[in-house]
Parts: sequence; structure tokens; C-alpha cells
Amino acid sequence: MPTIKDVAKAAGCSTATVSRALANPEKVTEATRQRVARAIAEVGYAPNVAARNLRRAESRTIVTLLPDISNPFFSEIINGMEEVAHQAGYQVLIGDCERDPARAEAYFNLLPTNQADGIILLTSDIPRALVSHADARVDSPLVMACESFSDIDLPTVAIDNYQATAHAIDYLVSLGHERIASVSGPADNPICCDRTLGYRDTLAARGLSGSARVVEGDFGFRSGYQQGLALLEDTVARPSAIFCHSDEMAIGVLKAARQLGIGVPEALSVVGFDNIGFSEYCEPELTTVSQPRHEIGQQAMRMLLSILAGEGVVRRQILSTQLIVRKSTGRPAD
Amino acid sequence: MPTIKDVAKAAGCSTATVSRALANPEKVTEATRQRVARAIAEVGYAPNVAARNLRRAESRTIVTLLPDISNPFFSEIINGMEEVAHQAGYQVLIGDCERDPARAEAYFNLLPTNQADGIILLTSDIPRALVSHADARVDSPLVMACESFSDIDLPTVAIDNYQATAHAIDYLVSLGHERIASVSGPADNPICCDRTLGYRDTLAARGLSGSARVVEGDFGFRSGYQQGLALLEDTVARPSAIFCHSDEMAIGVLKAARQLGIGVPEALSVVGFDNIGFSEYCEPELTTVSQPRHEIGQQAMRMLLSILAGEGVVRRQILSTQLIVRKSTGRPAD
DNA sequence: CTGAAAGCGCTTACAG
DNA sequence: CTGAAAGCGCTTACAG
Repeated sequence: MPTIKDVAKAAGCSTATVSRALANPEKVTEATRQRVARAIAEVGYAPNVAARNLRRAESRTIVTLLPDISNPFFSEIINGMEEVAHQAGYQVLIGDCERDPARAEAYFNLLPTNQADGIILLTSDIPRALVSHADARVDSPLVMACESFSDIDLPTVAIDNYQATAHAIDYLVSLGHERIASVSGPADNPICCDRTLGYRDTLAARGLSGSARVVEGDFGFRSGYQQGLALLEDTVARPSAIFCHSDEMAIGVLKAARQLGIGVPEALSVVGFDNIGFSEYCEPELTTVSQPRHEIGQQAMRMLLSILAGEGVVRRQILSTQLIVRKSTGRPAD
Repeated sequence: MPTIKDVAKAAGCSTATVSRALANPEKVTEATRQRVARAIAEVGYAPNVAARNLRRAESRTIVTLLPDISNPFFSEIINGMEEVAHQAGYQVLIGDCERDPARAEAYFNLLPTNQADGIILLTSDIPRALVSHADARVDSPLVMACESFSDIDLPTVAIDNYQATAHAIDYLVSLGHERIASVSGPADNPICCDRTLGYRDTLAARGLSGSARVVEGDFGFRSGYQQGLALLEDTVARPSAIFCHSDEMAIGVLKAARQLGIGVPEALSVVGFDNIGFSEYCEPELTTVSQPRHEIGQQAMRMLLSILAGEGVVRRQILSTQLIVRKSTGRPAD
């Protein structure tokens, strides 16, 4: 591969000038710039990025940590992040943690070794030691998206899980439901805590505290199916509506209902969360809470790049959600 | 950050020795190795990877190019690739091309700039100029997985799309179906060509050529839904079975059938391709062709690492598929 | 505006 | 087995 030296020779100037023509064109005369451009094309030069990174002590790489790459919820967020990153000359490395602390640690280790400039966390399911001292340093290149830690205050872009849930539950109550169950994600997950609180508070405000019922899933199809079965087989206190912390779990509940011969929405209303592509193609089409995923990704990346640029950042951004009413909800069968 | 010099000072040896203790422990006495290890812990040293990469002229990064990150079909393949890569000290960068030639080119450009050591292609939808000269060079660090080019012969790990399709069609014929339509992926995609050939040949072998009918989709839900509608609204020659090149399209067909009041599998059989997670949770559960996705990812990565190591490689690996019969297929309603 | 030169943090052939 | 030294390909303060 030709190096910057070859270009310098071909252009009849020093390597310093070639470097400047590339990085700071305004520091070089127009004529020089053009000679360098021609020389680059002539020798077929492409800068060696490892050398540049070493010299500049940066990698232009952002890593995003997520709990499970196969969850389609994340893909649109990633697209948003990539859009902003590429435009700024950064690339994004996707780190699938799979609930394995060692994996998360390995990705965090890219920071001190200069392989990554910053990290966007789409999961809080990592060893807290990795982030525990980050909130003290204002300039830690760390941003949380969607998730949060209960006790560590990182720059965050997210939705208001409490409000979004309250809104969905209010909608079910307004339809006439009085027995509304909830299939939560992992109970120790802060966003699930917020949602469960929103759920409970709303029921309480409507005088329905007594019927609150929360079971725990893991966001996946299967757990929704299993918890749905458990909830619906309880014939004495069977809920007339089930609110789920993910679309996958809601679709699992739909399957459970079908299996038990319980019609949706006639005999059971189901609400999901996230509005994944699938939610429009299941039977019946799913009523769900939509998050602005693309925008979440964009804003999280913008926030991180601002931190890297040493600019002041708004440490907390709350984006709005939308309840998308489709066919899986209706009035209860009194 | 402490550098290798700091470690050398703390260990009372040269940087060369520290480097050796790290990279080739067998070239160093046990005592030295231990002194270095202690020194590393003491000063909190982590190697600067940009410097190492520059010196070694490698990046230990493999990029995988795919057409659409939101398609869950790819996630399990990626997991397989990461498993093998991490074990060998490589990381994998996921490149979402989104049918944008410029994106693909940008990712290919990581090769000459030393930011990536090799590429695994999960899509053939990229400018052919990027790969056209690769097949001549035996050691091009390029591997194809699942897909292929019609005229460029790259090292490949894939399934036998012709056979897998023939098997699925045979199954439908054996059930008694005589009007079997097919919803293909993009018609210019080589794997779709193979599948369509397998479809046509099998129908011909069974004396059913006359009823062959292929419509084109793009692998996504929506196109399956639309083509399903078109196929099923044709009341004079309505198919009794539809074979689809992806599960998403099959699920779209399911929705079209539901909308038209056509019962599956009583009045229509539907077969998908890929066995994505969703295929077990749609209504009815989908009969589909399963690919060994994890293994495809593993083998593709192994193949690429062999090429990078300068080892001889089997240039073509065909893994076996499996027809998973669930609830969306049955005998036709004569 | 341009160039000579130092240096980023490693690795490795060479010599001992 | 170990060290001194060169060099990977850039960038940038310094001088002119």
C-alpha cells in the first residue's frame, strides 16, 4: 500500500503538507491542495487509520452495548446511532452482552486501550463496577439509552416509562377493564420498576388497587407465553386485560389465549410495548406503546459526541411515546 | 494511561521483554514473566491496540456486511461468527448496507486502510466492482455466507437452496397440492434463483409445471402481505399452497389469508423459510425451512480466519437444512 | 504557507 | 534469555 510518503514524493512536497491538505485544507494553498489531490489519485493512497488513531489518540469508534442482538427492538435504535455517527466520521461497534458479565467487561476494556472513544449503553445488565465511578466524572464518554441505573446518574436519553404505562393503563380502564394484569420484564430492571409503579399508581388512582397483579417475564416470546398461560388458567381471578413490557411477551400472551380458546379482544385485551415490526402482523394486530427508536438512537449518539467534543450537554432527554391502538384491545365482555 | 515503558521500568527490564512476556511468554524465563505480570498489575497497564495494530499491520477486526440489521434472520448467524472471532482474539464489526452502494463501499474501504482484516458477506447486493477481482486472488480475505454471486466464485458457506426448496415442494405435493405458488425474494438474487429453479424443477418432475406461479417480494412482511393478497384474490386460479422465500413474507401471506377469510391450513397451506423466532408464535405456527444459522456463522468465520492465517481452505461448504412441519400446512380441501 | 523533525506506543530482527 | 534500536504511518509544534 502507498503511504503518505509516496504521495508527498508524487506531489513534490513534504508529508506534513499532504497531511495538512487532508485534515486542514484551509492551511494550504489551493494549488498545493490540488497537486496533493492529484498525487493521491495517482498513487492510489488511502490513509492508514491505525497510524492516525495512534497519533491522535482516538479511535473514532463508538461501541453500543445491548443485551441481545436478536431482539428487533434495538435495530432501529442502532440505525439512528449509525446515521449520526457516520456523518461525524465515527463507526459503531455493536456489543452483544448476552447477560455475560465477561463480555460487557471486554467491551468496556476497549476504552482504555484506545479501541473505542465512547460507549452507549442499551442495557443496565452489566457489572456495576464498570460504571460505578463514571457519574462523578462529568466527561465520562458514557451515555445510557432507554435504560438507566437506579443509583448511578449517567447522561441519558429515554422515554418516560411511568407516564407511558400510566397512559396505557388509563386507556384500558377507560375501556371498562377492572382486572388488569401486567407481565413485567425482569423485576430488578429499573425501567420495569418505573412501569410497574406507573401501573400500580394508575390502578390505585382509579380505585382498582385490589386487582393489581404483576408477573415477571424476560421480554422474550416464551416467557410471555408461559406467564400468559399461568394468568389465564386462573379461572377464579382471570384478568380481562394484560399489559406487557414488550411486544414479544404480548405476542406470547396472544398465543396462550388462542390455545385456551380465549378470544382477543372479545374476552381479553392485550397491550404490548415497543411497536416492533411484528406487532402489525400478529393475530390480532397488537395495541402497543411506541417508542421513537430512531430518534432515541440519534439523540444518544449526539449526546455522546458532544461529550467527546468537550461541549456541555443536557444530561437527560426524555422523548415522547405514543399509544398505538390496533385490534388486540376492546371493551371487556362484562 | 501507563505505557509499556512504565511497565518496563517497574519490572526492571526493557520494553522488548515486556512485549515478549505478553505476546510470546515462552521466549522469556518464568521469573521474568512473573515480574512483568506483577508490574502490569501494579501500574495498571493495558496495551494500546492502535499502536500494536500499526506495528503488526493488522486490526484484528472482521466486518460482516448484511442487507438489513433489523432482519432477525441474521442475528443468530452473527452470534456464531462472534463466538469464533472472540475466541481467536478478533472482534466483529457489523456493517448494515441498507441497499446503499456507498455504505458497502465505505465498509470495503476499511480493508486497505488497515481497519479491518477481512469481510464476511451476508449479502450479494453490493457493487460488484468491490469483489470482481477477488476470486482471482486465492488469499482475498473475503467469505460469503448464505448468499453467492452468479459469476464470482468466492469461498462460501451456505445451504443447498435448490434441494431445500425441492424438499419443501415435494412435501406439499405429497400432501396432495396441485396449485402451489411461490413468493420469491428479489428475482435477481442468486439464492432466489436457485430456489425458484428447485421449485420449478420439482413441479415439473411431478407433472405440475402448468400450475407454476412465481411472484416477487423483498423478504419483508409487507411484500408477503401484498403478494399474498394478489395471489389469493385471483379466484379462478387461486393456489392451495404458497411457498415463501422468507418467514416474514410467509407471515404476511398469513395475514392476507386471514383478511380474506381463507383458513390456514384448511383452505391454504403456507411454508416459510429461515425459522425465525417469530415463526413459532404466529397464527397458525409456521411450517418452515430451517437453516443452521449459528453453524453458518461459525463456519464462515473459521473459513475467513483460515484464509488470514494463510492456511488452505475448503472453498465451499454446504450445510444441511431441515423442514420443520408445524401448523400452517395440511392436505388441500379438494 | 511549508518543511524538518520529533514522537504516538508498540514489535521484532539483530546482536550478544 | 535479554536489550538497544529501528521503524510501522501518521500529525503537529516549531521555525522560517
